[in-house]
Amino acid sequence: MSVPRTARERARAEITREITDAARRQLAESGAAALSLRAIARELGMVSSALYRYFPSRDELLTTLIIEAYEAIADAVERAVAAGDTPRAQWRGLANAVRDWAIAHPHEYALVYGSPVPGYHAPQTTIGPASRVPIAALSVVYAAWKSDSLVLPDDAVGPELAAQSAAIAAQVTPGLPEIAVTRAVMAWTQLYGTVTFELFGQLDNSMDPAGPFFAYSVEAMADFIGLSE
Amino acid sequence: MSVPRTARERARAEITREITDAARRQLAESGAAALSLRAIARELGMVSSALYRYFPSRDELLTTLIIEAYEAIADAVERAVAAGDTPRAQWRGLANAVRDWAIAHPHEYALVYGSPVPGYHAPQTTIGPASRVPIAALSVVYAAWKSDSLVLPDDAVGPELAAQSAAIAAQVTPGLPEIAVTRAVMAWTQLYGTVTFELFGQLDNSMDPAGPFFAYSVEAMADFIGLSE
DNA sequence: TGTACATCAGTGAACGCGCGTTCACTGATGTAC
DNA sequence: TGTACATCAGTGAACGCGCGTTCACTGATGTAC
Repeated sequence: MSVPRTARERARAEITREITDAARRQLAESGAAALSLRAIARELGMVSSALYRYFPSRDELLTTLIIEAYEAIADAVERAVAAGDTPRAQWRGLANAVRDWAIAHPHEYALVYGSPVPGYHAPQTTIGPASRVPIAALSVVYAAWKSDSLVLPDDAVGPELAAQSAAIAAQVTPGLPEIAVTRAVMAWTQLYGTVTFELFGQLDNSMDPAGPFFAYSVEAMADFIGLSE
Repeated sequence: MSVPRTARERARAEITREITDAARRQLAESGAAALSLRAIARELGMVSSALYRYFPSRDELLTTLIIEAYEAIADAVERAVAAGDTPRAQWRGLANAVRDWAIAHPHEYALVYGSPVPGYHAPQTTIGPASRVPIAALSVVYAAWKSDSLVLPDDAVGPELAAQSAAIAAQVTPGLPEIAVTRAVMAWTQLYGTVTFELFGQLDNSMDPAGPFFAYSVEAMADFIGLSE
């Protein structure tokens, strides 16, 4: 979308925004499966068919919301990483940014990281935005490795996993040892699991509130991937 | 539900089962949000209102499905744990049982561990069945500790987390050190994260296929919680 | 063992609701000369 | 600067669909005497 020149283009951009904003509000109230074009139109005082001037279908609107959610969480994460002065501080910042964003936007988080929305299949366009957070995690480890502060574990990965990890490294963090790549992905997986468990109530009768457990997990995973203080 | 005595009671039990079976099939095809009483009735050749003789509402049926899913995965897990002859083998068995069950029953897995179903709030009855898997994980660590083979890490947890962990231990694994409890929950969280990432396609363009990454994670977490070979 | 009554499973119609999407239309905004 | 035409936003009615739940009912199964 280029810079709007005419009044029509400006209005179009503004109303498109109003639609996605309303959709996000509905998401926050009822979840993705219940997201309805008619309800959005109602909230905006339009007739439901008018939305088809802006989105060709409900699925396209969902795709937009998914991409915007990925971008929003990635923005928060990248900002937090940029603010850390050591790799370990950056990892800590990343982890807290994910958790804080998830708690602030639970339904948007569920939209991108929860169960797939029934009947919806994510198009290729979501891949790029989706990978920004794991890439940020890898970059933190990469920075530690580049500055020779990464403590490499003394175990190794098998041949298939090594090949997969090398392929990831080649694209994102050239030269980073495979074991470090694998463990960085594990840390991201662990982070995701912890945040999701907390959000979906799976820790409710054990690690409740989840703050201390989360903080310990973050530090333990920092050790696990070899980030020194 | 007691043992059926009359033909009516036998028929009732059988049809109740047919309903939940049909519901599970629909779950497998369309996911929880799309689960519909009318579609189930159609599949069974009944009229939709007849289902109300068996379940007072859609929510009650959902609750039954959720509980049965928790029980099924816990059965598989406990069987796998029982088959392991060392704690580490038990942990491995537990992890593979969770993954295998999830891959075989993706929508049931999503029903209990994915995003909450919109408009549905899980009743207390689900808590017991839900905790069987994490309890199994704790029991594996407990067995290692009891047999003096658990390698305790040399770090410690803060006071709040220690209190939460002690409360869990008191109920499930009396005497087990807090750090071991915390790490066992972390391992369960990591396991959940890995399985869910694989299932929901989040590893599709990196650790794909996810088998080797999963296997490495399981061993790494075994080390992390201190299970010797 | 046989009859009279109570219990319960399943029917069929209906209520009231919401949904995504299409289509012919009106009227305002933008463009070319 | 003014006019003629093209573009586009938004309307309102409609299509066809599916949903959960209620209710008065029929007819079969079970129980008590």
